[in-house]
Amino acid sequence: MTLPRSPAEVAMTNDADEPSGREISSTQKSLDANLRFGFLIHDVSRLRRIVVDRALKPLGITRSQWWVLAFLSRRDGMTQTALAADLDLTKVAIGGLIDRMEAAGFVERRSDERDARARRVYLTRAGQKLVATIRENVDAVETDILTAVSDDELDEAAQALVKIKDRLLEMIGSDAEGAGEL
Amino acid sequence: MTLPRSPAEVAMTNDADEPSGREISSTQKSLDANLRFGFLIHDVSRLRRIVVDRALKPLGITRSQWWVLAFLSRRDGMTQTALAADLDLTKVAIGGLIDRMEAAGFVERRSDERDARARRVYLTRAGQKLVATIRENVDAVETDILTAVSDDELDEAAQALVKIKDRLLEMIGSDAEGAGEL
DNA sequence: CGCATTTCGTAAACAGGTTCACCATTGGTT
DNA sequence: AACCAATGGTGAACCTGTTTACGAAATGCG
Repeated sequence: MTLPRSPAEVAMTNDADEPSGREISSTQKSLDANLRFGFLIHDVSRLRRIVVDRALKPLGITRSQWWVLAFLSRRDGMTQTALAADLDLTKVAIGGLIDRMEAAGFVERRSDERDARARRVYLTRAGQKLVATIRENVDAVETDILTAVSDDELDEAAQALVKIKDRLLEMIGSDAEGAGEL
Repeated sequence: MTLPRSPAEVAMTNDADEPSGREISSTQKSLDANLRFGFLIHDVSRLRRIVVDRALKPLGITRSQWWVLAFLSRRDGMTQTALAADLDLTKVAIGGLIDRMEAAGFVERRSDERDARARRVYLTRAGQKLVATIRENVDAVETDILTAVSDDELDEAAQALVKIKDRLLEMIGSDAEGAGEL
């Protein structure tokens, strides 16, 4: 199984095993560690997605749809716009998602009586049942993944990640000023 | 800017419906912490993507295309199948990606002379120039992100992440045995 | 040699995202 | 009351990925 490498890392190790003639030499700085960390996060996130997806697949639902279900299970009857805000997706993306979930019978749209523009989304009986089932599966998988590290390790890593996350938010916020959109 | 919460976390606060007598408790380890860590990684990865994408956008290229460029800069003339394997994508996905990159003039396909099935992908002059430019930008951003943490913190976090990654690979490998597919 | 199998690439249909443009309703201001 | 900007949702066009199915060339083996 060939693991993916980060493009940055690849791009800086210019060790052509085929004499292609055209070399693109890079700045061989020592930001090796930085880059390694970047793609490590990328890998872990990606592998986590794969594992969770596989747990969800036999249940006939996708990860995105599971998120919607999870939010609805907490607060049934959200508007699509509210869902979009909470899930950090566009209204259009939510629209399509709800279309498919409604077709699959997990969810249903009902018009708001006080605001004719809004269409609220409710879990169907089938949707409610699904939430309970999925929750068990996902919890088991999430927990299984972390058997690899001790609580202390986890704590420390989490602290570092929070700092990085805050830095990222800083970077994003700095020039997206009232844009509202990420 | 409403940050997304993990569906697991959301779903777990079952403050709405049924008095389900069923407890999810999976291990001694705090479930809460597990889930928090899961979505923390998800968030960091997602925010990183956003930041990198934004750095790439003015250069007229997408993240996926940048990966292809990076791999080609290391080994020009790869076959599409080889690219697919290295990038962990399907051949079909690569095909479409190359279609668009070829149309944009960053890359060109040439038939292999010894194997009439294979079509090798080469960087054009424009593609080579782009690689150099992008590399600088991406390096700067990657480095900037990590100003948030010390080298020690980074090291420790990386160690934990590697353990988690290995566990994930273990989980994935265990039942994908002969499948070849991730 | 000749046939079966593998390998390389593509096509079609789908899920999931994006942006941009648009319509209908709501609601504040005048 | 009338108007107009803000809000909720959709449609169209695009990018990126998937699975499934297939054609064409290479290869292996009897």
